[in-house]
Amino acid sequence: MSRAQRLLDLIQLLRGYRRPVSGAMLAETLGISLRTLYRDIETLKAQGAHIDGEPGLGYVLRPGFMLPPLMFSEEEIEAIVLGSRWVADRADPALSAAARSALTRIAAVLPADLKANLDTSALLIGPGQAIAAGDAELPVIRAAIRSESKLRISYLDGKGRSSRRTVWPFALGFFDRVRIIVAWCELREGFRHFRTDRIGKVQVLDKRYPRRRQVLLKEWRASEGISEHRNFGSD
Amino acid sequence: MSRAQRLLDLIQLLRGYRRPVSGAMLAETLGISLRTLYRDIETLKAQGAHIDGEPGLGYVLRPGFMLPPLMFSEEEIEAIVLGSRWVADRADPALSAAARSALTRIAAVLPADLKANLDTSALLIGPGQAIAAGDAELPVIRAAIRSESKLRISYLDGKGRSSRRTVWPFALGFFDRVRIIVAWCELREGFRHFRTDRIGKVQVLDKRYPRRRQVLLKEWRASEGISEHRNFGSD
DNA sequence: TTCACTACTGACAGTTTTTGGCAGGGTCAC
DNA sequence: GTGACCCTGCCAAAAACTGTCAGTAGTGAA
Repeated sequence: MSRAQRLLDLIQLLRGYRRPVSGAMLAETLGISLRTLYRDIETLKAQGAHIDGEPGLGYVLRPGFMLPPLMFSEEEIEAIVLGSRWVADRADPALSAAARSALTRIAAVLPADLKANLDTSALLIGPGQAIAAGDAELPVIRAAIRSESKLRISYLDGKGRSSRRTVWPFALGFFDRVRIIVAWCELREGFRHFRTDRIGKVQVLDKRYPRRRQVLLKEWRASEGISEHRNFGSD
Repeated sequence: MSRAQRLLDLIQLLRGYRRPVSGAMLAETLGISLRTLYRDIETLKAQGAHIDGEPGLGYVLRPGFMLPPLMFSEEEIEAIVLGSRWVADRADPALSAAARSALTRIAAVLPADLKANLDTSALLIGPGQAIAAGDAELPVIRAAIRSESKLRISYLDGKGRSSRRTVWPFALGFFDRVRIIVAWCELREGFRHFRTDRIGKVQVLDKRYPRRRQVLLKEWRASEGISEHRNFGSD
């Protein structure tokens, strides 16, 4: 196995653990000596991987993905740049910052002429209508979805009725003017959609919901009759 | 210098030429033997680079970018995926296909668990309003922008007046419901915006316009009073 | 404090990979 | 044919990588 491949394997291996893993364990799994493992870790760090090593504990990889060398066609890069710009312009501040940071990261490794080209890329995102409020809590909600945590929300529905519910959020829909949380509602015992601008308080409960996010998503799609995996009906 | 770095350099070097370059020339520039160069080319091809080698001519790289190993945070990947999905849903068929292909390319190199995660990503794009027509010509227009070619178009303006013009297209704006070509108009001797759904026939002229796309873009921004580099006013 | 466990670094010899040179084969244009 | 180039196999030299060993230093628990 080539060294480059082994470095990727090491990253993926680290990704699998939440707790710190000792170098000795990693070395054995990869079939290499401890000394070589240290050298590999050093190389990965130099390549930008966020690996923290603490004496007495082990190694942890900060959440993220490592992509190997990748070739994109001109159109593919244009698509990615345009899409990231849309996110940078239209998503909530946290995700918008992530999109800009991703673009910066890509620009950093391109030669100067390409970078200039990217900065003045011909594909632009128009301003569009203002997004309804409710953005402040989005990072919290995304985190809850990732960790499959229950949420306690107060909600004002379309007819002006207020309620407090515990929900299992598993998806976030981006429309032109609103964002919608897709969740299982404990109160109604069914799938419900919540416009973020109609949500009052959000409280992340310290409890995981009892089902997998992927499964909920699949069932919800079936219940909505959604064939394409990208779209969904409005609330 | 590491081999991996040299492979990237080779790609960038190839990118710089439009005409075929001989292997001997590349080898000398990189400071390696011809034999090694052939091996490097072989490796790059195996990694997915589109390098065409023709006996008697030399090597040419089909337009595209090679990204080195890159580390993205969880939010950055989410931003890229969401953005690419927006493009896949909302852009014209050609760009949409490119976005899907880019996502597939990324998914292909991720471990199985991550790929599943990406397939069922929590961030979705809502369907939104239908895009006004005029998409068929977009790939042609994008190509004209890239190559800085003049376009001959027939246009129906907002007041129903028809005209035929020669324009220098340098940007494409994506709004929620329409797309807009930003161009210098030879007829009006000024910057003009053209909704793609109001364009009749499009003909790419075999003539480059006499100024750089980047410069036109900069001047247009100044004339519109646009500070941010992502937004622009409606037509 | 000591102990066990861990991250790290340097040196050096053995192993593996990479490299360059050589010989030869193929294609294309003239 | 000739010249210019791409491409492959082979092998020895060069370079990079690897494992072993020795040692430093930080952490948390007993």
